[in-house]
Amino acid sequence: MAKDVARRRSTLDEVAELAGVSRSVASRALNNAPYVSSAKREAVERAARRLGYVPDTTARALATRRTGVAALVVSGEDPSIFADPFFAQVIVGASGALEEADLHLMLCLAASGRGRRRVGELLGSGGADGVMLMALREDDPLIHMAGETAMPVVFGGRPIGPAPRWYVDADNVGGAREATEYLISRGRRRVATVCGRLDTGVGRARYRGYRDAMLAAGLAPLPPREGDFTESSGTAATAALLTDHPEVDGVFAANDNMGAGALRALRAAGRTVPGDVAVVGFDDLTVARIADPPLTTVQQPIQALGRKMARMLVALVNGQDPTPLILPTRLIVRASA
Amino acid sequence: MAKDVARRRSTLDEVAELAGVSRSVASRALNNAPYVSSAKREAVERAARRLGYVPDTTARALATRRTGVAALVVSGEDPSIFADPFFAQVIVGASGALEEADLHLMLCLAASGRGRRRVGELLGSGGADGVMLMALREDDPLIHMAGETAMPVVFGGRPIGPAPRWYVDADNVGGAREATEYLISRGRRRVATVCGRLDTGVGRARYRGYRDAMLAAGLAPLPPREGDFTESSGTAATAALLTDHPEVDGVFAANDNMGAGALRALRAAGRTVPGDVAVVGFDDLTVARIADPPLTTVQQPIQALGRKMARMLVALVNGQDPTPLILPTRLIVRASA
DNA sequence: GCTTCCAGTGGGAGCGCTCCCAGAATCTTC
DNA sequence: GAAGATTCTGGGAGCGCTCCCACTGGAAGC
Repeated sequence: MAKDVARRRSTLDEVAELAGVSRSVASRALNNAPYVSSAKREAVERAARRLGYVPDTTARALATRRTGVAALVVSGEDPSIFADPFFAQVIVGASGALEEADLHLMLCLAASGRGRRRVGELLGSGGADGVMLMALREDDPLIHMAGETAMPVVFGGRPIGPAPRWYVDADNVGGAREATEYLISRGRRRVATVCGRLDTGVGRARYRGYRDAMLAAGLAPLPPREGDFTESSGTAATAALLTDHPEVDGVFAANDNMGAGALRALRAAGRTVPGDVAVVGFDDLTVARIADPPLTTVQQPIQALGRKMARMLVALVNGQDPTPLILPTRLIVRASA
Repeated sequence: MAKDVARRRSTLDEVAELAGVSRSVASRALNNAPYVSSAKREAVERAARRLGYVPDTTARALATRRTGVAALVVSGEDPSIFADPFFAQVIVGASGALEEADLHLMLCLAASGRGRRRVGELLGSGGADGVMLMALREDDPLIHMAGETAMPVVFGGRPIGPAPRWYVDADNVGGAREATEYLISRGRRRVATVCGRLDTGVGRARYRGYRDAMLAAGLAPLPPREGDFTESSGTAATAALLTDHPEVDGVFAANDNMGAGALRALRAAGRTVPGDVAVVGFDDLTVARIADPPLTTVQQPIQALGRKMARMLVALVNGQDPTPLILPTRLIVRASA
């Protein structure tokens, strides 16, 4: 048998009976509500302790119409995008903020059609009090579903198209611009970008930042080389770049993984970094520090992103109307540029 | 206001009324239960579709005493241990398996006292159908709490002390032994280990594997240098090791992060890898591939670990009594040894 | 003394679902 | 064609909690 002693959990009624009060009084006592004499309050607390009483989450949720759960949905074609350490940081931030509000975190990796259907059900079934949505692709069906639901939804990163009502995003355009400007300020003139998928909000924003900076400096942007934010795609894109544009002397990679990939491709092609080609990444994840040479990169406050999303969601759940947030980025100069 | 149109969700009663049947029939129809005429079944389905009916998770949970939620608890002193990409892989695996069983994943990062208290409440409150627990430290209070609860608990990795009834673990002893044997087989004689914390099950198991292999080869194990599974701790431990035992010609690091740290320390000390010192890591995470030189390492099937844990928990929730599992590891030879 | 007030109390009606069960309708089977 | 088996049906009692509300009794105010 699975359980040896299926010790039945005690109920509020039992606590009330043991304390010699009504269920109402017991409920009030345990919820620190007013209108309970201190004698009875104490009796209830004692009884609850003796019985090891823990209120039933589900019953409470049904009565209050509050589940105490916030969902974080990470949507993508492929569950492996979740392996990006970026998400772990988001989760650490969100988890901390939710803990403060006494909410639990439900994590939905919506890769398959089935996963997405389940998120749809979640949205309709009241299984959570609200949702933080990180959907990358512009054609992600969840973006539309989020618009339909009555449940509060906070976006992590703006999708392409009209900005959602509530979101937290990093200043991707500004960060990418700063990275590119930095390359230019170091005398680089043939600066290329290994950008992220251009059907994602981030990918497009970071490409725009690159483009803006190039144009502002009177330089011709090179056509974007698209990767999918993985290291190997960065290697491939950079290798292709070097074939078509051997004169390149600077690369802005739209994230650190691809930056690390670029370093690999450059090394394979016999280029020195930063001698021949300077490289800047984006994110400031561990990989940037341990890359060889360490990667100059644009730091975005990832934990803060998660934290702010969670706080925004909490505000929404409490009936407030918070304003969207764009978090600043910051250039971290290391050896690669 | 947070919600413009708080479109009230429709209930089963409304569906039943629209379909012209009783609530019981509607319930049976929507749950594909028998004893519903096909005419009424169809009417109910039509009505549900028209109303956009989605069953209320909470109410169902209260009635069935099943929440449809499985919790993954990651316990540690410090939320940043969660940043280890190891956990992301576990989650990907677990999430997939839970999806098959139509369960949702609740993620609890229990670092603070408050976090642990909340896990305790979860365990007692019926907020989940079961728990997957990854607790590293031997004195972790959650290990004890897990023994108290009536809720099914599957351990990820065996804690120190008596093995829990249900767990999934990697063959840490065997993997560490193989790694060490490999170093010895390559002619290394002064092999040291940068081990993980010895108050953790993994740390101790991997140290034991190292020790067993050394003794079996008639070599004297060096005293363990303890790290905390982070790269910087690997660097520090290795640096100290080189001071006390400059003659070292092989290092088995208890995970890849510390292996990468060891590489850094060795480079800083002017040793070549694998020329002067050969290094082997454990886990086979990305960092092992991108390290310089790429790290020879013991691969453990991390996604499978998560998947098996989830499947085991599902079995428990369904009243079965699965048997504990130890997953095999495999040496991946790269340039560092 | 009489109202007025209010802290304190417990009864009871939900929240939206499942599931048991009694009874009606239909189908067997000799 | 009666007796029994079988399929359907809907009423109603929960699941364990919150919260509204009607009520008590003692203090306060005149």
